[in-house]
Amino acid sequence: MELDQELSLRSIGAELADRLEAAIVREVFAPGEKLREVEICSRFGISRSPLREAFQILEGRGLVERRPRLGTRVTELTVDNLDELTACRIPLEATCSRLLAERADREAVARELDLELAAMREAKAVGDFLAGFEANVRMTALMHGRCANSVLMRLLDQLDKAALRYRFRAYRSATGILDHMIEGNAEMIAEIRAGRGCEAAAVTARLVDRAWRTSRRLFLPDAQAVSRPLKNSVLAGC
Amino acid sequence: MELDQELSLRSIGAELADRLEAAIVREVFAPGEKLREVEICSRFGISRSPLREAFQILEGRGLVERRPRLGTRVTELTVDNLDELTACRIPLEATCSRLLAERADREAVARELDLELAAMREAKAVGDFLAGFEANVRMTALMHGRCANSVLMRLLDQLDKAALRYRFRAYRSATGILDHMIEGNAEMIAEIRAGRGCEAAAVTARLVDRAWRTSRRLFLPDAQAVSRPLKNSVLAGC
DNA sequence: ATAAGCAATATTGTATACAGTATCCACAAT
DNA sequence: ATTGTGGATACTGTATACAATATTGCTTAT
Repeated sequence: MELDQELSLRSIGAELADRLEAAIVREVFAPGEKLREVEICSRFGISRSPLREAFQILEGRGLVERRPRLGTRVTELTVDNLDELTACRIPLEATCSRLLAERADREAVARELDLELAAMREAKAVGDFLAGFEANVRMTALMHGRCANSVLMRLLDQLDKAALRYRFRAYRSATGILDHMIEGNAEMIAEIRAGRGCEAAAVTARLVDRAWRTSRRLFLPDAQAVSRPLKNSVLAGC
Repeated sequence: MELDQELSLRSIGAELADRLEAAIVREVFAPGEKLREVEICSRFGISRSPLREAFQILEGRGLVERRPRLGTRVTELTVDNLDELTACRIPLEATCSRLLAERADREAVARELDLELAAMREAKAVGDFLAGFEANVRMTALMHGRCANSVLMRLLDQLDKAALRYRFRAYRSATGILDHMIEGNAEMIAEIRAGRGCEAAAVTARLVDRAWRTSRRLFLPDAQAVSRPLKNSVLAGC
């Protein structure tokens, strides 16, 4: 065991899951690639028990698929999966925003969100789209952590891990994404600050929907039209 | 190993997770109870490896809590948790109904749902509330399986395992629940059959909301008022 | 008598050994 | 030549052994 610098705060399996997750998102492990246990064990200097625990955690996040006797593979990035993911994220992210807007201390939350929004604007000004992307990721995590609903937080965190892979592919090629994000997030924070729960939910739903359409266009270079109107569930509400 | 009658179709861990889940829902293992590994291993005649896999699956379903070095415990049933669960189930169950209503073969799905609805009516007629409860559970599972969104199906299955524990407590004491369920489900199936996605979503949201209020009243015998308006997210939509 | 500290025990986290099955390649038969 | 079958190999699923830590009870000191 070489990585005994951190002990007992979190299990090795949980730590390993995060490290593997980062590798999968950055496509160090390619989509569809088979993850052989002993190989990864020797690479990370651990045993198979915590690795299998990590695999199970990643399965819950939708990053790998484990089939009995057939081993563990990195899940493929497909348009269908992106669509399914988005159909779930829209109502849940909207619910998260609504809960934030209904908090008594929403002003404090809004101020925290403003900090990350400022980071996004800063990143846009200097043209560092990766920094803007990361600020956006931090803002999302912040929202989930402040929604005061542990079940919702768990679900959204799970979904975001998978959604992140698509966003990672999109962020570099689409220079206009950051502008849309800044604009939409500013609008969202304003509704949260004002305590208008339903409006915050609607704005958030539109935001996720717009990001989805952009990712989808980039993912499908032949500009296939968006057929299914995923947004109906919450966009029309309130 | 005594349970080798089923082999390689599913792992022992997955099978065990379902068995433990049933035990937890039926409160064979009481809420808050500590689940010691060796004790359960000897009881089920298996080893610790698949048991730990089962524990992790159950953790994902929110039925147990695992803390490093402190072991695994059955999660407590609390009003807060029920509220959080419901806040997530309302938008997701509504989305599920909307997807069903948008399916091309919605008529076939509606017919399948009708069968379970008939079983609920039958159970009500003979006064067998447990049978009605189980038909309701089957109908819910059927809806999730037919929504044509694997991500949504996974999320809803997870949430329903936890929600089932509260419903199990409620079903016997509340004789009126079944009537409400039959009425609401009939309305829901009608909207699905008609292909009205938004209306189906709204009806479903109301249905989950009503079941929640009933469970909450039973769970809190001192008739504490429902403060938070959880239903706003989708109920007002369309 | 009560509280604090230490030791013994029990339980979890990790590593490794063993068993069973899927995959792959070679050889043979049509 | 191609396809099917058989065996060898490699990998996963499971069991158990070992290590580390939390808990509990007892002893001692204030």
